[in-house]
Amino acid sequence: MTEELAKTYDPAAIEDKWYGIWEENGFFNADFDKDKPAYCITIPPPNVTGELHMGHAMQHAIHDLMVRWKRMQGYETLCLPGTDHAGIATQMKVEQQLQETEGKNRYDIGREAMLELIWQWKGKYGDAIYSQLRKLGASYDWRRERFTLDEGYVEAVLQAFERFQAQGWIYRGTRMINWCPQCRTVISDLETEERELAGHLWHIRYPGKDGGPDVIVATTRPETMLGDTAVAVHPSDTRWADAIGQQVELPLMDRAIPIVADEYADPEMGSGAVKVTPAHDPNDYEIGQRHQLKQIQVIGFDAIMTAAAGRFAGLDRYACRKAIVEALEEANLLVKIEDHEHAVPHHDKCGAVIEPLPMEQWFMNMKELAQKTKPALEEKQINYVPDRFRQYAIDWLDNIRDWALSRQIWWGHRIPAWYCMQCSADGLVPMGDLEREEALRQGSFRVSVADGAKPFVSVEKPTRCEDCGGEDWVQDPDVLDTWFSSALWPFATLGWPRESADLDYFYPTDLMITARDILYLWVLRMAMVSLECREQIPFKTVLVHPTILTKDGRRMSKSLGTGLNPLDLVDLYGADATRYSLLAQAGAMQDVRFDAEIADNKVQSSTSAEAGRNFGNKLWNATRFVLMNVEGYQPGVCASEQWADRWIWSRLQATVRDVTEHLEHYRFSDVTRVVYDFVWRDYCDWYLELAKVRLQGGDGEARNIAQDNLVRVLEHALRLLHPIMPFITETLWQALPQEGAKESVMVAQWPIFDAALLDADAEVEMERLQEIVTAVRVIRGEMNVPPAKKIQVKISASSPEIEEALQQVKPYLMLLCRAETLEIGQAITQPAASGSAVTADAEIYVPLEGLIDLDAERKRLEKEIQKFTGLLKGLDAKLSNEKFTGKAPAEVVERERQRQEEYRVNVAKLNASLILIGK
RNA sequence: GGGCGAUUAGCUCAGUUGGUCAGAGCGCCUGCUUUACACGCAGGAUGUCCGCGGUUCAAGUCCGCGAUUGCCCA
Repeated sequence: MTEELAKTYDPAAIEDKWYGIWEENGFFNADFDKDKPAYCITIPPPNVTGELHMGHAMQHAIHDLMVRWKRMQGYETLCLPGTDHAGIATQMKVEQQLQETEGKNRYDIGREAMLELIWQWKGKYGDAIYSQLRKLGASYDWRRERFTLDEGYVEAVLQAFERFQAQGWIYRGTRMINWCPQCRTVISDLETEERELAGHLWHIRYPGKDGGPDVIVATTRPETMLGDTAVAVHPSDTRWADAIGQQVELPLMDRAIPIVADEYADPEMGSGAVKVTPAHDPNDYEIGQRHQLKQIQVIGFDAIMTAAAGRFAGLDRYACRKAIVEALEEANLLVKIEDHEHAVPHHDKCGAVIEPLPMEQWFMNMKELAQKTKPALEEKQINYVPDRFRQYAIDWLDNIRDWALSRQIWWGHRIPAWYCMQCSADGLVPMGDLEREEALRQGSFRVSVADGAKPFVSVEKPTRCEDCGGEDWVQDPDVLDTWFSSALWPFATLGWPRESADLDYFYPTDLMITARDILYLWVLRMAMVSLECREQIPFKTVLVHPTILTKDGRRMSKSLGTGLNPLDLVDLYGADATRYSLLAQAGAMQDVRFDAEIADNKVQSSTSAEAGRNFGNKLWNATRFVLMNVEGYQPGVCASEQWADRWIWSRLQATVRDVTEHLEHYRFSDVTRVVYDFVWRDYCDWYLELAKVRLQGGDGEARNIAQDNLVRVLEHALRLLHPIMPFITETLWQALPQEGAKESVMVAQWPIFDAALLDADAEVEMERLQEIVTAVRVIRGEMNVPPAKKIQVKISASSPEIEEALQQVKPYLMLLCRAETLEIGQAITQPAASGSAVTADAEIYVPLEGLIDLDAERKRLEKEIQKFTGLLKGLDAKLSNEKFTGKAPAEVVERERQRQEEYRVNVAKLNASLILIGK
């Protein structure tokens, strides 16, 4: 024994020690090695918006499990860590902070100062994230850590932009976009979230002009009426046939607008007429295009009514809504108000209500890439776990839309488009009341191709303008959607666009572990972009892990007070237990309710993590027991013909086989269960107890064999457990006496299944023993015999073979039953005052003169009889059914016959016992 | 509106290809200073496998309909 183990497992005392040692030894590092197969994961880079939450913890528990397992299997295993700049989200956080501390917004302090603040934030949270991952034991190659705004990464992003633009996919155009008035930027449709809101439907009368009919329109957003430029009716709607082409008076605005015929109008809805606001509604925008209607933008980029809103200019959009309703009521033009529930798009990041607006932006046409990607999914070059998500992906590709790429924020990759200050002058529009020069210098301007801006896409700043010979250029003020850069992640982190040995060796990566909510947003885009840039899929398998909910099924969120910092769990139960608990819950479910009790945004307790900690304690103490009993023992391979040893090796092999198979299929909850059962049930409950016979009473050789098997089986178990619980397994593995040099369990070999060691005979033998021991324990329990009290046991075997087998294990039976004497024979009769039980092979009697509670024993026997009679009744019916005996496979029928016979005998024996003790 | 999940013990969840599949952990009850472990040991109780139909010799498992609930898309 190298070191005394404490009596109780204390994670805090061991977990900090090993991580540094592993890292110093370079165990996390992966480099090209022509003699080894590669295994690579580039982790989904967490956002630097804040610390990691429970969902991340589960993701990384899985990452590290896979990576440690593959490493032990002999792969050159690279797990590449990194973080994502998360443009809008991070900028929003910093802007919130700025507002709180200084009462300023980003425009108040300007682009440069703002970026400086965000870099500070990034430093703080980037570090926090990495320290969380280390605490969890993540064995990642930190030398290769990447950030999406790293120098090399930026180069990859700009090159990709230039390339896609050259392909003709990226263009600048005007379309209806989703505008977030809070973040003051466009967002893509994937970043909007429909929320059902209780609202109203306002029915408004638009008086007819020149004797034409009045039109009643209904709207959920009355404030948009200020921008109405038409009223539409269905061309086949006979009610309105004559009105088409006439005009109505737009109330409050003194404007005449036409009645147009458009199929969008639904005759079934209300009056059949709809108001048309091309500048503020996607459908109306389409109508406007079809009828060449004017677009009048009445809501500004800050959600304040514009000058075009007449007397309502300057009001907030909701204040305006209220004012409009009041004004209409006053004018007696409000026909009715209905309660109306409807879906309203919100920005998924900040929660603001989206304002749809026609705007000029950078877009990317995804059709060609989608077509290129589809076969990779259909042919399962990319494998999804669970597979159903593959079909999700294919459906989305079929309906793919253009991607709004530009963002009017500052934190991100500035778009590599340049404008000649001379030629494009008219199209570069200063923001607010900034001087033109200053606006261009700061990047506070809007680009308008419509007004004459002419973009020139290039990674490098162009030198001379081909049109005018000018040499002054200004870069596009916008930055790219964060997902554009994230889409390059798996290969940009490995060195792209430069070719490298790493790319050849590690790419495509093996596994992408991700949450459900970014399957379109991110995972598919990675696939599309990789197929274009590398002509390779980016990863072979996409694993979708469960979403973690609170114990009452709500979404986890810090702001709701339901969020959870995984380090709280680590503090309470240790990293190993936290990992164990997360993996045990990572089944095929799409959601997991995490059982933690939360108060004041902190975890108070968690039964599942506690179970992990208890399991660690069990393992710890089993090892402690073994170490206490190997005094003077020299490691070496001692063959053993002993049935108990053959049994535990057989169980171990089955466990090796099952654990490996479950890992191969990403069935993590099964992995933890199988190994838990082996350690706790097989090794601790039975094998350790059996070993005590030889350790305490055996001769020198028997003792040595027992010691050797105890140590070697445990050592295998520690290796199997290592990817789940790295810290405790390393501690215990180092403490075990072993042959030869030992480096670390994390670079030890993964156990290889050896079918030759499976031993059905030994398992049968063990089951018989377990059955008898349990039967005796039940009798002791029911009769209230104190555990310390030694008893006498008599076993009547059903055959000479069974008797012989039982004689072989007699000392073990005696120990486990805590028997003073044990008589084994074939013709043993039941003593009068005794507890009794039957098993498949034997009858068991426990004489309990003076101790026996006849009533209790009678009750127990009757219950047993009832149980077997019930089972027998079912079997009798089944076996007398000719349909069953005729159609079921012979072996099934035979098995049922055997059970029938066994139960019959049991009932007879139990009845005999019952008669003996007197009914 | 369309698509995809889920529903099994008081709670959180396993349950591969239909045939010892009615299970685990926690909780509950009984008894224990069993010289590894009370973060433990030995026993015990607990089920309309959401409902209704169907296929089958046989259904928690396969099919249909419905209910409840969650997610995605529109």
